[in-house]
Amino acid sequence: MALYQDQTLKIYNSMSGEKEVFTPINEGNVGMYVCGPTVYSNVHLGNCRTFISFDLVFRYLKHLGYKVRYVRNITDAGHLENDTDSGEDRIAKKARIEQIEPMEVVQRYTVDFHNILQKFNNLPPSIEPTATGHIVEQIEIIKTILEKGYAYEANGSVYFDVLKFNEDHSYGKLSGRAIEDMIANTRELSAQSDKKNPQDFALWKKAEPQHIMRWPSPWSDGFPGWHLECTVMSTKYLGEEFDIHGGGMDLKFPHHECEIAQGEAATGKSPVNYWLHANMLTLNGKKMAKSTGNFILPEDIFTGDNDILGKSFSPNVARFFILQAHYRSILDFSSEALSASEKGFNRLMDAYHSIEELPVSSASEATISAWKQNCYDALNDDFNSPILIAKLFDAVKMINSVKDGSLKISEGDKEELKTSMSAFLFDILGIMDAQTEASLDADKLSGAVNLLIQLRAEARSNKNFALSDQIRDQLQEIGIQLNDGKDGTTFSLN
RNA sequence: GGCAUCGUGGCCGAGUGGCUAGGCAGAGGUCUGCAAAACCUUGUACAGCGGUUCGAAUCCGCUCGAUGCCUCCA
Repeated sequence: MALYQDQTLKIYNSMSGEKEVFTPINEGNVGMYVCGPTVYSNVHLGNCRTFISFDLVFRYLKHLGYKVRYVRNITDAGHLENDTDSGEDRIAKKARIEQIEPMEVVQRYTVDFHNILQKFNNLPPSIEPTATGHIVEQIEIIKTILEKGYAYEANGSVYFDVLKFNEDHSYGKLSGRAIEDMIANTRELSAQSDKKNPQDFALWKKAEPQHIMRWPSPWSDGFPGWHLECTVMSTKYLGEEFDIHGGGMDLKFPHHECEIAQGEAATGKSPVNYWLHANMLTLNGKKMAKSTGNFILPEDIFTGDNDILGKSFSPNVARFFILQAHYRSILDFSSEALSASEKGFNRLMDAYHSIEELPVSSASEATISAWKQNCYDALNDDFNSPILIAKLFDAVKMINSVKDGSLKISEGDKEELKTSMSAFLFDILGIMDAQTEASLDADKLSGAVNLLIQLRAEARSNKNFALSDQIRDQLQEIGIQLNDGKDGTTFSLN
């Protein structure tokens, strides 16, 4: 796909709080890292929103012609239940409760994660590293941080010394926190803690005897701290300094703050140029979260088996719904909102599929190139998918105007419209064209339905409306909508 | 309590100093045996109170309300 000249992509950088012109470190190449899931349970729709948001980023950067290396990790160790010393590894806890191997937990939910994201038509990342696959690198970086004096060992565990780091760096610059405020607002350390200060975070934790997930290290048999894996895996595959780091808004502090601190402590360089944060998906006005039970699973949306929605919705519709809000805004999930998206989505797709049959004229009154520019302007303005979708509905209006003869379009413009719509819908927004996918069975189906349409037409001409209405209504009940028009009857699937 | 973000019409949701966002719902119309679907047209808005400005929903201040983070969370 051609790289559009005179287009400037602007990205909102959480670090500066401003939209900045995007300039990659290596021209034509982009390195992007996104924090992936901790695979201890099924991903819920809120998790998916983040990954769909960054899928849009990935897709658009590629569309612009960049060679993108997209790294997204799988957290399969090191993620503690909480930050106290009794905190248990999430994977290990799940394994204990279900009496299975930790790797079984990891395997099960990694598969589920891939499965769900594939249904949403997310592109797979270029590299998907796991924390357990990078224990050696994590140990190495801990050594480096210790050597530089920004960490200390205590009872077999290693902690990052936040106060020491803050003497010549700035801890809290991403989230806008001052270390003094943090100190003033944290409770006292419990007596048995090994930390010097409550702000310090674990780089390595010594494993208790009953802990099953453990690796040898110079300090103890134990496991790496959660924040460390992202530092190691991002810099290993993207370099000590890379372009984009994404993740959910809730990871901004402390997780991303700690990543910055670890990177700067180890290399002296700030690892990330553009920090992107996707906002939360809420349900009943509250953040979707596993821990509170306030969530909905994608599978329950697709099957309709849930208490929140009155019916099922396709992955396409759910994805479209998510993209109708900007990734930095909070989005509230509800049955009404999803239904509204579904209707709009169907209208959009119907219009797209009717482009092929549009009559062409020698002259063109349609302003396709200006419209197309508007679409790119939206995407270039911090990946503004809702504006893009609004512009796509402008195209729907154009298509319908051509259809009813009030607007003329040339062969060339029609082609450009079709190509552009296809690029925006399928390549960039990542919608799946369900119509072409189902084409095999569609032939048989349309043959059968057309037979019924014919029988109904005969009944109508005989004024046997009882029969004609019965055919129409019963087809509608099973999801086949008959559309009576001037030139006969067509049908569409609901 | 601290830090951050936000408060837009019946609902969802963009925008951001002067120019229609968009979708859904509602209303009117075209079409139809009646409908449905489709298509066309269309209204109500920027939490409150002050301030800056020729002009503010948009900037500033205050008030009220909500959410996120400050323990794990996309």
